Amino acid sequence: MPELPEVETTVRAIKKFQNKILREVIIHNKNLRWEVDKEVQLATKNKLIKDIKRRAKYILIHFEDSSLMMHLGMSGKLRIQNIKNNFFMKHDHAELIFSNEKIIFNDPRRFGSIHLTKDFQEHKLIKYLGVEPLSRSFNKKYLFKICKNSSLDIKKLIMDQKKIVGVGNIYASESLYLAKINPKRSASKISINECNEIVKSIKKVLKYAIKMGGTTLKDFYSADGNEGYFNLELNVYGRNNQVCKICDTKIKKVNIGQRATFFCENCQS
DNA sequence: CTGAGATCCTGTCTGC
DNA sequence: TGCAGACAGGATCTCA
Repeated sequence: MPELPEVETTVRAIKKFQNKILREVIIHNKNLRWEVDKEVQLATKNKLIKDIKRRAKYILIHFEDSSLMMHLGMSGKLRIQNIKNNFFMKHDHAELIFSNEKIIFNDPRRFGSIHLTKDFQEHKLIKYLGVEPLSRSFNKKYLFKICKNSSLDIKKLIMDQKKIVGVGNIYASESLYLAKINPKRSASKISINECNEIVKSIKKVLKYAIKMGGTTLKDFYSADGNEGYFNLELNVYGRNNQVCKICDTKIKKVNIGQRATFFCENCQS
């Protein structure tokens, strides 16, 4: 579910717990994508949170000597709730308890995960991740280099977390629409100038989505329940058979790697 | 090494 | 209404 902007929005919403003491973590259901690390409950008891950050689609809560890693998978989300409020939802799998509030990890499909690691940078799920799309390392030169050496089509390439992180199925379609590149194009045949357009588009789409606080899609709401978090309008994703906002051609839906892909045949070549 | 396809799981929507 | 089947924002694993 959540792509980079939704994870970033979530991280910003829980940032206020930085420099606070995490009283304890309660695990209601350890059977997530992977079984929740056994050390989680003991190792996080009464620990000071030094920092809260995002890396790719992972939420990182750093303590002095370890880090709690959370991934939201397809349907995961966090919500903040007052400690006195005993409201419990189906699929609430974990709770991070603070003095007045708690952060609740809810995930119907359980594709998300929770880990505890001494050294997050060496964690096998973090270590081999690609560049952050909003960093300077993600530029036309870098994209052109990985395109040249790939036999993937461009949409699959920009969703490959080992190459570029954070771009998921929605923003891949949205970015390529903005860049006017057909998602089925072979990455090896993308020019340096087209790489430049793709890089600029990905950055623009992600930044705008963060600014708007995530997508309009129904499963996502921000951790702090802010009403302003539902405003992003998508240009192609989910708009098959509706007209292109630029040229009035009907938006097409195709499958690329078993994932729904939306594009305008006329604008994107 | 690369890449295609199956797979984990629950909820919701569509069409008969 | 009921029910089967398709589909959903991710990403790892297996196998060719």
